[in-house]
Amino acid sequence: MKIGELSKRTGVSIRMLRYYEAEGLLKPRRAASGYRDYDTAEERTVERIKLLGSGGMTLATIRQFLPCVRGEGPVFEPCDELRTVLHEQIRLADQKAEKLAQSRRILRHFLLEIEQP
Amino acid sequence: MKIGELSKRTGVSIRMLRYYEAEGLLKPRRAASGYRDYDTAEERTVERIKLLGSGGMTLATIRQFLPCVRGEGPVFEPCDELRTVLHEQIRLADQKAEKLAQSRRILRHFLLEIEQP
DNA sequence: CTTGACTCTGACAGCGTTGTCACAGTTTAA
DNA sequence: TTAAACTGTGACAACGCTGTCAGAGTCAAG
Repeated sequence: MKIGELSKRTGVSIRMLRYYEAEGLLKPRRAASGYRDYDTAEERTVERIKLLGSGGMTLATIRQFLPCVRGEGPVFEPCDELRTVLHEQIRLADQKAEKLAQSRRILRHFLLEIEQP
Repeated sequence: MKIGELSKRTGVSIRMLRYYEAEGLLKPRRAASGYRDYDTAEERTVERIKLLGSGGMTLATIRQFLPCVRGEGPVFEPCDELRTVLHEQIRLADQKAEKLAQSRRILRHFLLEIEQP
């Protein structure tokens, strides 16, 4: 699958697909022409990156647990470290969610304030 | 209160306090020396900006409902518009929370994957 | 073969936020 | 008075992401 098709399938711009690669998150095969050739595993990877990214995660961070993102199954070497990173990221996500909720509360507070004269 | 004290009280850097002002979110009085002079109302404003910002809101966005942030009570002119903006922002916050939860779910999924060989 | 659509690389710019630096003026305490 | 700590302004840089543009090569259909 060429980059244009992957872009349409995932909704991720061609620009960003190339950027993912530059950041080391994708390594598509290359055709003789030099064109990138993605397989379906890579499509799934892109979907995961998209979701993690929309949660406010940096590509550099995502790269930390790339084996998971790639779905390469159980990891040997960095498994412990990986677990630590994952726990930390979950903690950060919770923290972020709390901030968001707090922010939302303020907005609702404002709303009540101006809706009750 | 001078900028250094406000910074210590709120935990917002001096740099950012000046930035808030440059973006039109604060208008502290000036002493004869040119030094900024903040009152307690402005301190509360900073706290609110901090919370809204930590929820991922842009200063330009926050400026839209500045009367609320400043706590200037009921607003006349832009009240309807303000309500619309607030509703929209709450909707966006919910949307962001949903993405965050989705992202978190993926992280937990990874965690389970590598914890069960 | 020709044409239009696609892809390649590399560079530049912008967003909003944040730190830092330099240089000048002000306040405060010794 | 002098020195240290603070404040002022303005500029520069960097972060991570994203679009766009230019110039060259490739593919697919007429």
